[in-house]
Amino acid sequence: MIALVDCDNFYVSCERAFAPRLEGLPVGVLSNNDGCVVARSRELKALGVAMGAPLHLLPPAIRRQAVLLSSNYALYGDMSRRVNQVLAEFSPDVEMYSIDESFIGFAGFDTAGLEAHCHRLRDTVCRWTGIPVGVGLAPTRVLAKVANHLAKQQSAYEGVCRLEADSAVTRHVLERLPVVELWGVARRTGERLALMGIDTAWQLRQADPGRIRRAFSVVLERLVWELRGHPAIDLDDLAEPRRCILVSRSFGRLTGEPGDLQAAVRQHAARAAEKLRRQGSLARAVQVFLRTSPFQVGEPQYRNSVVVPLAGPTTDSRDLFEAAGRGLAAIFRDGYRYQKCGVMLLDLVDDRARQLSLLEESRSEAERDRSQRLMATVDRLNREMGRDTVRFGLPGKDNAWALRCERRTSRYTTRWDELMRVKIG
DNA sequence: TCTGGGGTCCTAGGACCC
DNA sequence: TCTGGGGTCCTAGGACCC
Repeated sequence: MIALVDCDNFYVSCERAFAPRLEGLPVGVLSNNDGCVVARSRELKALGVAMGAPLHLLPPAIRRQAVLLSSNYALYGDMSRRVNQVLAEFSPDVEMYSIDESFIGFAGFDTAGLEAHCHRLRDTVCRWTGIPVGVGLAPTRVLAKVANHLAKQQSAYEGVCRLEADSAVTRHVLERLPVVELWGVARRTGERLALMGIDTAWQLRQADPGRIRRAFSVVLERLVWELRGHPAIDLDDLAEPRRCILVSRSFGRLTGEPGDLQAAVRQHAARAAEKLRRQGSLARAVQVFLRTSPFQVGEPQYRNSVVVPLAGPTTDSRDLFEAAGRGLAAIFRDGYRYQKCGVMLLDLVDDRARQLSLLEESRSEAERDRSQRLMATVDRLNREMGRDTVRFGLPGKDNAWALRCERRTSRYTTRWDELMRVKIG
């Protein structure tokens, strides 16, 4: 059996864990730039605020009533780690799927006692971290997702719902579940399934897997098997490094200044380089992209991207800056107001296992050594003394590209100074 | 004035080869 | 004038996830 543990309204729950006064109030957490609502408390959902609703389009009455906070990813990341530490007490097989969801394998456990085990798990997470979670228990990941949904929806389950592969309950549930609410089926696929007369999860389960594969893809075929109770989806091995690294941001306000674009691309390249070194990979290409705002109807629109190959696999921020800068110069056009740009590192190879061919090697041994020591020092200083302690000639704050986040709460769990500020204030 | 960010996987189709 | 067939590799873009 597999359990899916999913935190209730995770970002909101993190905020509440440190500010009990938020309990019972309509609370929302905003995306970067305070753009959209990306997490909602039960009370805010009840007010009719949709997931992803733009802040500036919310009715004034709701804006007055609700507590809307900027996102505080340092806090959420740390809380996520704590939740997973508790989960590890209940099974050696914990796969973190996203910041607020983890799958837990229970191979070898006594299946009769699993529900009680999951109730203890849920109580312990809540007691130790303050985060409420729901648990779905089933033979496959897709069914565990469905079970998790039920656990949260129907209070009778008290947060833990178990679904068997073949039972009257499972059939009853799947017959009433629109197919687009399944994990892995969204609008596009839903529309095409509807043309085949498949509207519910149960109808998809009954469909011929071969036919589904031919009409769609192996992805959807696997879903059919999972619905029938045959595991067909493996999660990525967590030890696997990322295959690409992306850093992108919207601008605080639209800008057509080449200097703004250059500074932002540099900043994103610097963050991407840190991520790259943290996971111990080297990049062989850099992609740069930019775009205007699709929401500005009537304004001229432009979007473009370019891939710049690197002379050899590298982790050196200076190489990445240089390539990103060339990429930007190639696609930048005057006369547009840009909304967003980003830098992606591609073609990553493992630092330890790399095989440098003579052709790929563009630096001498000594140069490479110096570069690695320099980058390690930069990363260490930034880690220990705070982000941006050491930068590569970047300008300061207050640019068009600086983020807006006016409503952020303190980083309680990772910044002593901010914790103190709360207590004194 | 203001509409998020970071990923993965898969497929179609082009280029190229024999 | 006729104008194959099959294979591989790569990339762009679609679809989806949280």
